[in-house]
Amino acid sequence: MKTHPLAALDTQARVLSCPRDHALEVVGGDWYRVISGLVRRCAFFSDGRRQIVSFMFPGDLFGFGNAEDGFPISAESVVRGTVVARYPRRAVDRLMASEPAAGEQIRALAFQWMHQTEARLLNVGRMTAAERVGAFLLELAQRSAASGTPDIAVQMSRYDIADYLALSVETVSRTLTRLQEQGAIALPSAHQVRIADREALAAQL
Amino acid sequence: MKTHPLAALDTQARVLSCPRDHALEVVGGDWYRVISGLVRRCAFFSDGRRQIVSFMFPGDLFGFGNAEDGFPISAESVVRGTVVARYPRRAVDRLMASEPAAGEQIRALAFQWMHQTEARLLNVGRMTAAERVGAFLLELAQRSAASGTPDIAVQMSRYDIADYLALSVETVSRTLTRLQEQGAIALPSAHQVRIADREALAAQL
DNA sequence: CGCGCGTTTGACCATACTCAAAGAATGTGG
DNA sequence: CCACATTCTTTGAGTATGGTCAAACGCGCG
Repeated sequence: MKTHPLAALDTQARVLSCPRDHALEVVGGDWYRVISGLVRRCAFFSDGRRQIVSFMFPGDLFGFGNAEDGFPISAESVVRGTVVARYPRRAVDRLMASEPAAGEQIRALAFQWMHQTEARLLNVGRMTAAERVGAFLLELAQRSAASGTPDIAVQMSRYDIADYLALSVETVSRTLTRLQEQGAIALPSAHQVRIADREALAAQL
Repeated sequence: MKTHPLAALDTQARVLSCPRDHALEVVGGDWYRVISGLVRRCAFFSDGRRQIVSFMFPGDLFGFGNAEDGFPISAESVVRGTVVARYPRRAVDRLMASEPAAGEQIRALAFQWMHQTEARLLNVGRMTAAERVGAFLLELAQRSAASGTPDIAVQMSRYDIADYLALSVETVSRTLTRLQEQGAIALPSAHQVRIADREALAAQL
């Protein structure tokens, strides 16, 4: 397992273990790292509309200067057994001051992260429902890669997917069904997807 | 005028002066600062769909690690007389190494920037046309603040606005007209907006 | 001054949303 | 361990918001 930029601080990290659908208290400035499970970062409108800004998978780092201005983005565990390590701001600051390489790594991460977020603007803004779902599945496949099975474990609910892609639950469900009918994917169960025809899925962008 | 984080490097900056609708060559790693005019950063689909990721106003810094992976985001001048300073990567790296304060400032900028981008996900994903246009005008008002007039100079075209908000040009135009009819704004000319009823505009989120 | 592009408006259409309900799965308590 | 309840998922029917196509208008630029 590759070491992460904050590995040196693991002894100072506080580990949080969460049940399902549990809001993490995100302290501004502190850094977080998903150890296992799945975390969603989301924003809410007063009227209930929700937008999931990102899913954080094991190994992912987040907490880059949270939400002073603008409106808050909360972090919530998606599945039970989600474990998150919290790195105190001071320790991170000290590390970055003393270890330029770590600062560099984190900076690189932030840039990569930024780019991903900007790419999501395209998804949400300019893609059709089928394209969004397709791109989402490919993203899932890539991030949850490795494990020998060609089946992707879709841990989050249809509601989560909908709020991630800025669609309605019904549209997500219908779109998955249609992709299956077209032979692009197979759905052994509601929470497992097998990509049958990668080309068909990628027939976008 | 407040000094910016890269002020110390101004002597090493290369200044680019651009006509209207001119693509800047963005060198990965280098940093850019808008001196005057207006810059749009955008991504294109192969079929012509365009998404403007951000508008950069005078004083704004951009270029945080551009687009190695994923697809490219280009930067283009919007109005003639746009002037941009380019700071070579090496110089910035050296500055950040020698001046921790500068690094800190840039980091803070990046975080702020990130948050703005994430907020845009909401706009584009979960808001109605009227809400998007309203939020856009308020954003414009805030960024182009100061100048005594209550009239906002809308420098970009309706097409740019449309691709920024992920709407069609027609919808942008119609929405502006309707906001005017409702008395929320006044449109002295196509490129000037006066916010008549801030509350009405902000009646969202 | 005139041409071209940007803007506005209208009519029609399509995609995705809403409302509704049935069926499946997951978790709970007896 | 099973029965029940709740939540999640799927499907259908109708609707609405915003997109597309088309055309007129007006401003700005050459």
